Amino acid sequence: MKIPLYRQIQANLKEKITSGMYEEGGLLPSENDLCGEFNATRMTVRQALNELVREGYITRHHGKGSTVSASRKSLGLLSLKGWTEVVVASDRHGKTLVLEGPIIKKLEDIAFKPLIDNENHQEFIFFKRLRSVDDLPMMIEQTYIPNENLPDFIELPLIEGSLFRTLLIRYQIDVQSMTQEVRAIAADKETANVLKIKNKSPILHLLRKYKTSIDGFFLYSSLYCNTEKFAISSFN
Amino acid sequence: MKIPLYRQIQANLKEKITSGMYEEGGLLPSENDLCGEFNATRMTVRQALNELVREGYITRHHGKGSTVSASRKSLGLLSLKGWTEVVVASDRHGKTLVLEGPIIKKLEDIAFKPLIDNENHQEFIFFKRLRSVDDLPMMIEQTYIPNENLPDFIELPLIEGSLFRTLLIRYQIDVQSMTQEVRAIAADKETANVLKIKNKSPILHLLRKYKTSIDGFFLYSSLYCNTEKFAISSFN
DNA sequence: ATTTTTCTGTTGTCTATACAAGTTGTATAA
DNA sequence: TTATACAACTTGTATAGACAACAGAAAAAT
Repeated sequence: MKIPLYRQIQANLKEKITSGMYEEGGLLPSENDLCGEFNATRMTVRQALNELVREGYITRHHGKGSTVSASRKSLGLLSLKGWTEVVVASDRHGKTLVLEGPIIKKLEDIAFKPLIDNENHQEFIFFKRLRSVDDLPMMIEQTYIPNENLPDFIELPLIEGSLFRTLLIRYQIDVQSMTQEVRAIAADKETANVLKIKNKSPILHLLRKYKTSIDGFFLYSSLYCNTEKFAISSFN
Repeated sequence: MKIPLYRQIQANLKEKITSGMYEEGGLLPSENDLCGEFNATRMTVRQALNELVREGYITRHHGKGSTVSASRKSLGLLSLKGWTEVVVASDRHGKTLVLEGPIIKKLEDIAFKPLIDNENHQEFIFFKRLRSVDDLPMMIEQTYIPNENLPDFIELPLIEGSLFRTLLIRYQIDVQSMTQEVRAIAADKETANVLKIKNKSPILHLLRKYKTSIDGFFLYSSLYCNTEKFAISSFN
């Protein structure tokens, strides 16, 4: 199972960005420097950098260099970055409270069915988490991860509380892209209660399927977002 | 003002796709064929094709070729394609009713302000349109186009009712990317009335900024979507 | 001191080539 | 008939190099 060189470079740089080695707004090494570091040609390095642009980690500047993407006022949750990275990168104070899990269970949310093609997963690792910004409950996220080749996942804590970073560092699984469906719904009683909003308030419902560097290994998430104070932004 | 070769190829292929010359699900000419057609190398052709993938027009298949993207059940409105293309490509019956415009007016919607950087546009061409699927009102779109270098825009009708196709064919303006903010809101009386839903129903509100092939020329849209029956999907 | 020019380093575009790897159809062998 | 092998074609990955376009700093001219 050979991983292409540009994917390795991509994952390597992503790790350096999310770990803070390259700080927000700062310049990455030039393409030529990266060529030397990874023993690759410029086209290969550029392919890695272009992927990072697509994922929203960097922006490029003709004649200057590539900078680590600055935080956006509205949380960029339609893009690929995980919650932890977005909030840590912004000047806001984010918190995550685990409401349930991690436990092993079957996928019971029927809404996911159309997203799952012919994959025949049996068991999933399940999380239910509440994310807050500035102590305001912002969204509820329910995550399903196929319980395959993830030894000790439940036993060990997440690295820095970040699921994506844990998958990347501990299991070399790089989350690379995503598809999702977006709906506006009225919050039910329980959801409204957790998000501390009025019953039947309009909230966003996102159904997500994450593609990873492991063929056939996907993550699934169902998110309920309060967008009264923060919008969800995306770019394409 | 020189347009890069790969952008020309990109726009050319996009035109052939949206015009129906290459039909949905069908194969595009192979990369080598396109090299011959456009007098370019494979890397240049591939750059054009990769852009079309990013915009959602084609998908690529290792060992087979590139196919024109099939329609999705949920309307892919978070992606770049214009309404007309999405609905025409799907098996559903889409209609567009112009509620207001095109007229020339100033940009009065305050919500756009954060999206507009230092551009100093004076006048905008304004549209207000209602889009329906299967005779069900789906969304209201208000579009603002800077009134610069668009001779006869208001006088002439849209080509096949499509704004994007009109810009591409008549003015050689290619819409290439987009940023947007997404919120869930409660429909106000007027909006609910037009969309034929109950007052205060939860709907999606999208604020969009489209980037084009003309430097500094952007389009702005504000959309209100009823997502009861159709979800909005996106991929990344 | 200020403006202009030049230089250097950066990313953007493009050519030319090579081999790997996936898909499909065809010919061959069992 | 059914496998198997092969060939032809496709996209994926990668190398090596060239010049253009842009940004910023340094040097030169005013």
